[in-house]
Amino acid sequence: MRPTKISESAVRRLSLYLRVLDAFELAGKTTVSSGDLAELGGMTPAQVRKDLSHFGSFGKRGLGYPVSELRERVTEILGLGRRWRVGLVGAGKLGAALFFYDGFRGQGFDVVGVFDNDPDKIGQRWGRLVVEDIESMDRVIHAARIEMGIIVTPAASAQPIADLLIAAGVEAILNFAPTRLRVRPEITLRNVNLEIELESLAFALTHENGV
Amino acid sequence: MRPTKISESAVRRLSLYLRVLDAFELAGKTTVSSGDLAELGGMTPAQVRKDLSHFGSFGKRGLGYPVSELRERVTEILGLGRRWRVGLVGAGKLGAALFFYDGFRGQGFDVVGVFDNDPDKIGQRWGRLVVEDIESMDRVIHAARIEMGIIVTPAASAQPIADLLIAAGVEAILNFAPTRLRVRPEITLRNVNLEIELESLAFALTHENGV
DNA sequence: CTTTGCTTGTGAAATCAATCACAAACGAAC
DNA sequence: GTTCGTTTGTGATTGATTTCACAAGCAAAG
Repeated sequence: MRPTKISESAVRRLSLYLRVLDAFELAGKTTVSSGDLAELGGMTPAQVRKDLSHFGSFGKRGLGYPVSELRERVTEILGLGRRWRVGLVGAGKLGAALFFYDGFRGQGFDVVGVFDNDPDKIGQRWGRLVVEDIESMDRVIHAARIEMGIIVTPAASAQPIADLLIAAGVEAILNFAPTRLRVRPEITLRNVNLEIELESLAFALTHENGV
Repeated sequence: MRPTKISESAVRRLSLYLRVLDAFELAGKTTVSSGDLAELGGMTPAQVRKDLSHFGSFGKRGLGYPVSELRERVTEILGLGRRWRVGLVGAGKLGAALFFYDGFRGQGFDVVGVFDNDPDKIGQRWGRLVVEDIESMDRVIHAARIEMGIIVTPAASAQPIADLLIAAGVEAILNFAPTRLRVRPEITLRNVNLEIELESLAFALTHENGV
């Protein structure tokens, strides 16, 4: 089955299904129903079925879905059947936190380049990598065949960094800088803005008791 | 004007408008049109107008919106007309990165408590705070009148931590642990899952060239 | 005071996403 | 091999969000 257009939120739910499937597999279950998946994933059974049906028909009526096979299929669908080579720009505290976080490696993402423009940081040894000068970014991105970029710099540098990444051939960027990046539409861009998350909490707390 | 129900995405756009308004104010502009706001915020003029119209009528036809007044109003709407007291649970690398990030203070969020259960971390001095034992969380949350919690712990501890936060009276939680938290519906919960963000990039790269 | 050029505010329309509801399919039991 | 209980896959429906399109309103110019 060939997906016409999958909504961003449906893709994110696929990631959740994967986590839940991991848990079921660990628990030794061999089949799950859409109801089981929905229960642990926090959505409705109908939504689970619709999401999965976009990519094919993986279940057996009356039985449910075979856990390990579905896990493999979802892994494949999400593009996690291979490893991804990631470059991290910004060797500050947040950059370090992401670099040393194990969860990425576990899901198939290898940070194979770290960049900064601060002379104090350049040359630092991070695990088995060395922090590179942003000047060398183009060269290193090609040499290490980096496919995705994570931007963890102050807002002001984010746009030029994004431009450099894209010029070097990177097609997907995860941006933590609190600024809106302008990129060509073919470039995949996701933003994580921590200030906005907190502000959304503030809004909710402020308006919860009847305006 | 009394908002009936504002969508989560509309609230997030309000945060963006605020950033754009800051930029315009800094640039000395006194009025902006919905088109100006849309241009820099990356949405359509109609959406800007509809979003703002949920909360009242702030503009003048033919002229646009008065920058500093609109900025004040949006600040007020988002609940940023006051400071918020935040507790941070998890004194690891990511916790430290968030703690030392200045952007929060700038937007009105003060981290006034840091907690961990690792004896090596407890007692560490962070800025003008000391990392507290999670055992003391209930006491400190009350003493410091903490209103929001940020969870930056491994997945396994996140649910019990959330329960403790809520038991202590916290009504809004920002969760960075890669696990789904179950909380009462009155509790406001936002999740930031970095693995999901990367997986969404992987999906996009995998499917961009016609399946 | 009237005209002109803009821009808001907002119902109506269109698009997009989630839910419903049910026929079809399967295994197990007998 | 028929019945029963269960669960999928999906067209139809409902609901939410975004976009459209235009009347109403304002300032400036003459």
